[in-house]
Amino acid sequence: MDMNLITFLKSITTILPETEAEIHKVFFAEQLPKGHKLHEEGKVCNQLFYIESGLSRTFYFNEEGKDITYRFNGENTFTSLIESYYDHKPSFYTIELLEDAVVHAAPFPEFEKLLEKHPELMKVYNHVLRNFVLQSNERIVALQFHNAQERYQMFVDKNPHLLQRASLGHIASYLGITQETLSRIRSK
Amino acid sequence: MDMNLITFLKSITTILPETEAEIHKVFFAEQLPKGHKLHEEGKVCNQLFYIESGLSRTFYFNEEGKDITYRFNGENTFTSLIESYYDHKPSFYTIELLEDAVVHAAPFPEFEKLLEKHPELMKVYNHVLRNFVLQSNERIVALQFHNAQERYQMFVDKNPHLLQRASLGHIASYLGITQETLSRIRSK
DNA sequence: AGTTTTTTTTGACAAATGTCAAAAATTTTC
DNA sequence: GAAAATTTTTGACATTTGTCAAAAAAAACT
Repeated sequence: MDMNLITFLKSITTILPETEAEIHKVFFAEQLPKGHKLHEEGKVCNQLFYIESGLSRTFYFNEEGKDITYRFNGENTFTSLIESYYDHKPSFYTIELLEDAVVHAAPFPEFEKLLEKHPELMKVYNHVLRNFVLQSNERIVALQFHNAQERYQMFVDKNPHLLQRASLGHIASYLGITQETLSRIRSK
Repeated sequence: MDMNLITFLKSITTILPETEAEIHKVFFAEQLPKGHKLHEEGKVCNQLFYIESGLSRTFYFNEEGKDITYRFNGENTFTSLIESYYDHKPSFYTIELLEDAVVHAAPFPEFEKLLEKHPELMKVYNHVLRNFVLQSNERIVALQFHNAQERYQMFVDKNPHLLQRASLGHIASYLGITQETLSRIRSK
C-alpha cells in the first residue's frame, strides 16, 4: 500500500500540524513517467527523494561500460546519493525510474534547515540513515560469503515483488553476477 | 594520532563545557587487553563503543562454522551492532580486540537521552551513521564487481596500516575470499 | 497482426576461485 | 631458546562463474 509522505512520516514519529505545512513547502511532489531520471551521472546530488509509488533503480557504468545496478527503491522508501551531497562530489550513479512513479523531492539544504527547526524530524532522518545501514549490511553479508544461487534465493525471499518488476539483467548485476548465470540458476 | 573521545567530538561539532561533563558520565573509558570481547555473539548489543586506540574486529561464524570478518575498526572510530539494538535482537556478531585498546563505551539508552538533551550532538550521531553508510557503500561496490585481486588492492590503498595489524585469514574473509587465494595474490 | 527491438535462454569453452592436504614460516609459550 | 601452536604458503585438482556467440522468447511499436 502506497503512502504519501506525511502518512509515512507519521508512521515513524509525531508530526505537528504546523510542521506538516512546512514539510509541504520543502518537498515537491510529482507524477513522473517510467524512464525519467531523478539524478544524472556526473552531477552533485543535492536532493532527497521519497518514492510514494513506483520503482527506482540506482546504477553506474563500470570500467567496461557495463551498467551495474547498485540498488532498487520501491514505494515508501527514501533514496538519494548522500555521499555525493556531503562531499560535494559529482556522483557516478544515475537514478532512473523503472515504472511510472509519484516522487517527493526536497533540496537537501532546505531539508536540513527543516531538521534544525523541527528536531522531532531528526528521528525521521535517523530512520532513513539507519535503513540505509541495515540494507547495506544485508547486502554485504550476501555478497561476502554466499554463492550466486544463495544470493538469488535471499533476494527472492526479501523482494518477491521485485521479481516481476525488474529485468533479469538488472537483478543479475545487483547480485554481482552475469545475466547468463542468473538465467541458469533460475532454470532449476 | 589517537584522540580521546572529547577531542574527537570537538573535531565534528562544538561541545559546550557542561555537555562535556555529561558525556563523561555516559561514556565509560577503559584500557582493555588484546583478545577481549566488546560484544559476544548471541546477546543483544546495547552499547556504543568509541575506539580511542587499538583495533577491533567484528566477525561471525557462517553455516560451515568458519569465522568471517565483517569489519575492522581502528582508532577514532565508533563501532556497535545498531541493528541488534534497534530491533532488540541478539546479534550473531562478536566484536573482539585485535590489539590492546582504550575503549569508551556508552549504553545506548543513555546515549539517546544525551542526544535529546543536547541536540548539537545529533550532528555527531549523524556523522557516525553516515560513516557507516559510506563505508558500506564502498564495500558493496568492491564486492559486487571487482575480482579478488582488485579488492585486495583497494583494501591496501584504503587501509595500508591494517596490513601489519590483522592476519591474512582475517583480511581474506573480509574481502570475501579464501586465505589461500589471498596468499597467492600477494605473492606477486 | 506483423515487424522490430529488447530480454532471456542455451551451448561450448575459458578463467577465476575454492578445496583439501601438506610443508614452511612465523609467533607464542614455557 | 626449544617446543608447541598458529599462520602462511604451495601444489594438485574440482567447482563455480564468466565470456562469447547465437537462438528463442517476450515486449514494444506501427
